[in-house]
Amino acid sequence: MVQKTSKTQERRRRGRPRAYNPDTALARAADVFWRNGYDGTSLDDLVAATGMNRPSLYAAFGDKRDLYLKTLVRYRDSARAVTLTLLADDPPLRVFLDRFYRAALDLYLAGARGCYTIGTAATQATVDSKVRAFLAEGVRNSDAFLAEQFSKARDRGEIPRSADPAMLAQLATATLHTLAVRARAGLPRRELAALVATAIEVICGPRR
Amino acid sequence: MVQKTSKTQERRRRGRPRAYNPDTALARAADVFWRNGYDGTSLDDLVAATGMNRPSLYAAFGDKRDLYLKTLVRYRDSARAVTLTLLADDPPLRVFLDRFYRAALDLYLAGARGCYTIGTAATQATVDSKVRAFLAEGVRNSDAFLAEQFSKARDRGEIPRSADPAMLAQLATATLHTLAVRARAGLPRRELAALVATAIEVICGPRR
DNA sequence: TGATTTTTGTACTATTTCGTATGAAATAAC
DNA sequence: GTTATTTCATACGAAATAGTACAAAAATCA
Repeated sequence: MVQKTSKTQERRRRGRPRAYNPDTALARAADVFWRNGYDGTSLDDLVAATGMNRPSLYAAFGDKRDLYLKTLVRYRDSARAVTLTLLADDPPLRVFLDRFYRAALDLYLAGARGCYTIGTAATQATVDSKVRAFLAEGVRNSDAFLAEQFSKARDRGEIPRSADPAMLAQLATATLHTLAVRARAGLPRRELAALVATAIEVICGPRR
Repeated sequence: MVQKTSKTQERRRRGRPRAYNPDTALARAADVFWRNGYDGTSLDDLVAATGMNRPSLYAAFGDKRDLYLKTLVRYRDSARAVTLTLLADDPPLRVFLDRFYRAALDLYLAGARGCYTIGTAATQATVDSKVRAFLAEGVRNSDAFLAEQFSKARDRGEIPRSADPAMLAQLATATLHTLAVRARAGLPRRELAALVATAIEVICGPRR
């Protein structure tokens, strides 16, 4: 039974059409938070960045905090999606890590903003338990995902059988964190790229 | 020629005496920034925390930004002083690193606030060039200081002759950065301590 | 064409925030 | 004791900020 009304082709809504695209608006809002931080961003800033008017912002995303939490989720999902594409051809561990950090640097160095989560959520984490939970989940998720990759690499003999995937993964996440901080400090890409190369060497052990 | 009026024994000022101690006031101000972030901290918060009244705050430290910059310097100097004491008995590299990270965890886990610089200055870095410069200097300083320790250890044969002190130092700083983030995410000390142990193992290489 | 629904745009209020003006209080110098 | 100096304490004003009320606008439905 083929139903013709697809889910992607949303049935046209009834009233006046929206003048904004919710996802791009969310992206623009994230841009502002990314640069100014949560408390450093005013609703006027968000209005200006999204092109939406104030009541529309509230109707679409709730208050400032709701909106911020939604940008965090969007960022996480986006980063996750990009990362998965890097695994499409099932590359060796070192190749994957090289791609992974290169992608991170591309993101972090655009405007020297570093990582969105580290740059903004880390500050809010002390005063907002939801943000803290999100940050914790993000770190744990990075650890777990990378641990999987190390585990697979160990099975393939790309790293020593004695290696502990979970612990190496934490160091790989640590590398991501220091890149986030250093990018925000304005350090040049050349330095960060060198750091990545060393980190891969040290974490994965001597090439075999 | 012995001058009796020592510099520590400040000559009594002329007018009404201060009701506050500048250094403890600075420490209290840092506490508030540490928890709420720069933009999340109001002057009323600072007044409440320091016990000073508003005009005294301005007279003593300048405006909010000046005050914040002064807390950053105080934090850096304090951290530096503590670190130097850890070197007093000229310990082996691994012993020093163990002490170093333990001290960091003690600081970061008090209230799960993480590192003051990473937690607050990283956010401000994008909008305040002085803060960004401070952050960059802090990272570079950590790298350089640790590189010295790795270099000394190499001379002593504690790590392989082939090791690159400068690069290993960056990984040691990376470990500090991830601790800062993870502490702020509320992760338990046990996990962070395990991470430290692994990091020391991996960075310093197998014990010889 | 007219009713209904949804979004837009402007304007508004209550609150918070920063920085300062002003006079009282406490000390040293004379 | 009087004067000069420095800090304290209250209070104030201008600007910014978050969130909302309300009517006009633009679409669908009947």
